Amino acid sequence: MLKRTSAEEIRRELASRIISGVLPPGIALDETQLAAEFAVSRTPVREALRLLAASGLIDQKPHAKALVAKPDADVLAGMFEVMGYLEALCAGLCATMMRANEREALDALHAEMAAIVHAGDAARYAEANDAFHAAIYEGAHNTYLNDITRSTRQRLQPFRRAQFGALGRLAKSHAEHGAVVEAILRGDREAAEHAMRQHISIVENAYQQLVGR
Amino acid sequence: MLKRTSAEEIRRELASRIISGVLPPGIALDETQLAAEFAVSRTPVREALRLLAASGLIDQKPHAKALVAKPDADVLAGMFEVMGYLEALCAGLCATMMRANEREALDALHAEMAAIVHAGDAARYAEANDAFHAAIYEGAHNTYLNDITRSTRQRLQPFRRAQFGALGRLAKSHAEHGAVVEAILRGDREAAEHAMRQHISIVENAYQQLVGR
DNA sequence: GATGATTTGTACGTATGTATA
DNA sequence: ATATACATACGTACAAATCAT
Repeated sequence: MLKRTSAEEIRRELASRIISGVLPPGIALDETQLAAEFAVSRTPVREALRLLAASGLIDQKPHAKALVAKPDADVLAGMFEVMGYLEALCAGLCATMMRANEREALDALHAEMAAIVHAGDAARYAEANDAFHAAIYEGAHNTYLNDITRSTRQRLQPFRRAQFGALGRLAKSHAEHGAVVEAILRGDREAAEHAMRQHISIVENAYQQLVGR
Repeated sequence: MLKRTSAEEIRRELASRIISGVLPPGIALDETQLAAEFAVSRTPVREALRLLAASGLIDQKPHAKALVAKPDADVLAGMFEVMGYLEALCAGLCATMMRANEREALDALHAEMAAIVHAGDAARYAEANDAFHAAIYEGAHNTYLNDITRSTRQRLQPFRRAQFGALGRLAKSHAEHGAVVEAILRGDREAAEHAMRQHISIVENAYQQLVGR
């Protein structure tokens, strides 16, 4: 999927800014301004915006500025719920589909994360956490499921910031991961699903508490 | 989400052609040609193609013609599998989330479909079938789940043609729907999930048999 | 393998619709 | 409420890359 077009580069950059929170939900995106910033014409910017709109990261109305997506509270809740199901499905499939080397890698990653928790390094944990979940998406061995789960996670990212900010979240998260890993290694699909579902629910609740709307 | 731009109109039209099979998987889409056909410049056509690419209906590579998506057999199998899970999830949620009037409407629709089966009208059944599944997506009361399930169904549509062609498929499909409806009306989430999962699996198998690759 | 024809990618100008004073 | 300013939607022109020959 390597696209050496400026439209694609711009799409990546804007997506990254939205996901990272540099461009917060609700903010307007000005084509002319972006064109100037990226030193290109408005054409590739427009195409990048169209892609972002299709992937749900921004909202577009005809003849109006594009806005970084800002889903209603209920839509957001629904997205978190779906994300829980999707991740649980991935974890469940891992229990039956993962190859031996994938299981070992997951176990090793989980062990590494224990050290990070002990060091209390929230930033590194967040990074490793992404890798952990990515490994589980991969382990399900279903390309499409991988795609939509990652996409959902991406779209929710702007609303999940600071999830490891609160003290104790790191250790809790790691413990929950432990239950998932153990079930997967045991080949227990139901348990893996359940453990992951619990894990994601808790993350959601952490969000609800944080933003409180 | 009403967009009165020509790009959006073109997107709709092309999506419709792809879903209906007028534009079969693997076929190339020429921007200039499409622009001439729709009597517009290439600009809105290009934007329409970008949207279709983002939604997965076409594949785009830089400097190459866009191709109507033609997933590998294993990717396709994965998509059908995911579709089964998504529909099952919707059905399960319907069992607990549907309002009384929604339950009545679903039951009524199912009854209407019995008559269509009796008449052996495959075309009308296909139409009613879409409405049936749409009602279940709606009944889950989760906007995002509704979106991704419809999107998945859409993307699979080109590979599901003639699913009601074989004699006896109509009656079988209707019977399977019956199990779903009964479980939903009873408020039995697990049973609704299971029944829908079975239903979708069978559709998938019908495909596998048909195309055989 | 080089070259010409064709197609996509980008720039820019004009028109149309939206929003704010 | 009307008008003015401004951003987007579309058309046209050119540049760059691909693929046939």
